[in-house]
Amino acid sequence: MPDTLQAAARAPKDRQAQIADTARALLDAEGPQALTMRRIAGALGIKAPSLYKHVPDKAALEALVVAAGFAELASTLAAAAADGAGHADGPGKLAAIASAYRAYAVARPHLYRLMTQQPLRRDLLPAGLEARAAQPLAEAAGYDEARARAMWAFAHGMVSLEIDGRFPPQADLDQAWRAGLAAFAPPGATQRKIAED
Amino acid sequence: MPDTLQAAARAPKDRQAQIADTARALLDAEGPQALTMRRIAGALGIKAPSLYKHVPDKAALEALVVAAGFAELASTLAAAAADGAGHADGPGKLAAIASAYRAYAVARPHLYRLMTQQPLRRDLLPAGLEARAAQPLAEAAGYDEARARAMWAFAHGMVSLEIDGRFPPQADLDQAWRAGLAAFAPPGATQRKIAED
DNA sequence: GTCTATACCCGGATAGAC
DNA sequence: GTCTATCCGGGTATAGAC
Repeated sequence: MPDTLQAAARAPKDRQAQIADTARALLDAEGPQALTMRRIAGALGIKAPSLYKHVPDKAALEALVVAAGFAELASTLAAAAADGAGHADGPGKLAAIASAYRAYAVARPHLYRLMTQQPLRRDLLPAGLEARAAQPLAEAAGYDEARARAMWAFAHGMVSLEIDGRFPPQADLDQAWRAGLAAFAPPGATQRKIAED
Repeated sequence: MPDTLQAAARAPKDRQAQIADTARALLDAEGPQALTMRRIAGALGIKAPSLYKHVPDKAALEALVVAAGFAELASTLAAAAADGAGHADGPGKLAAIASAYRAYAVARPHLYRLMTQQPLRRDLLPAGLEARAAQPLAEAAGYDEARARAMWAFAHGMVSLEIDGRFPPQADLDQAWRAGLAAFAPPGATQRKIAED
């Protein structure tokens, strides 16, 4: 996506956000090997040393990308939760969140890995952002922390194995998701629905 | 563990296995940054170019390490399954496998990542090894592939988030494991046990 | 806020002598 | 099967001019 890249490099935002957007576009398009100071600077039409006038070091630059990713994910999940609530209060909402989570990760595997496969630099993240991203799932888990963490692990595991190409080629991933979601669905939620009919 | 390293470098096996063992010890001790041809050769008391007389390239060397890891994991899980069967056929076996899986990964996080966070080079893996490692879980899932994949995803997600330091510091991981295992336990397995008493 | 020049580190891999 | 010498690539980051 050179269009995305050029758009990010041209946008008239403050320079830090512009740098983060460019880095993100580069990461999406070419993966982590492309996330170097030279490449990012090049995409912005400047030289690598100039970046250090706007960002202290590479870790800070990556933190900007990660933070933007979590903000985006939080919005996506919140929208999915609101949408899923309309259908069938119980399992519909959880399924909607799961589906949005998977879609987010699969569409940007490199960013997803950057966001999840290393210790979170919470000191470089806007306050409350992590909680905002976790909120929809926390609510779907009835604010049971252990349950929420188990559900998150399931989703993260499914997504990680998918984007890392670990499932056999012919594996039916939709079916695996359904099996997991059924296991985690509030006991009786589906059955009650059926019994009522 | 310099002892492990020296032992690996001295063992009188064929040279390929010796190289793989040394690489593995280096990986366990210092992480992936240490897994370079120069470092591995150095630990063996030779120079980097000499390695190419025994291994075609670095990818092949890594494949040897990964293969050894899966053989080890397969044995560990099989033993845990046999052990867990003794207690309470249903949930006891699954819990035993999960516990062994977690212990394996947490004890060697760098190796676990090397084994799971990249596409599996099945062409460089001994035939049947992947299936052997998956067998205990497949059986515990009643040979329901979707269910087995969901359970694997849960376990992989829990382990990945733990070794990547993503859970909040005060999170109770044992409780999260119990919540997940309870969700995946064959419906009625625990209840039946309780009802029988 | 950008540049050039550069320091300093690292990596995988090959050629050819012994 | 080991060595030395080397190629060729890459990375983060700083100094100092403009």
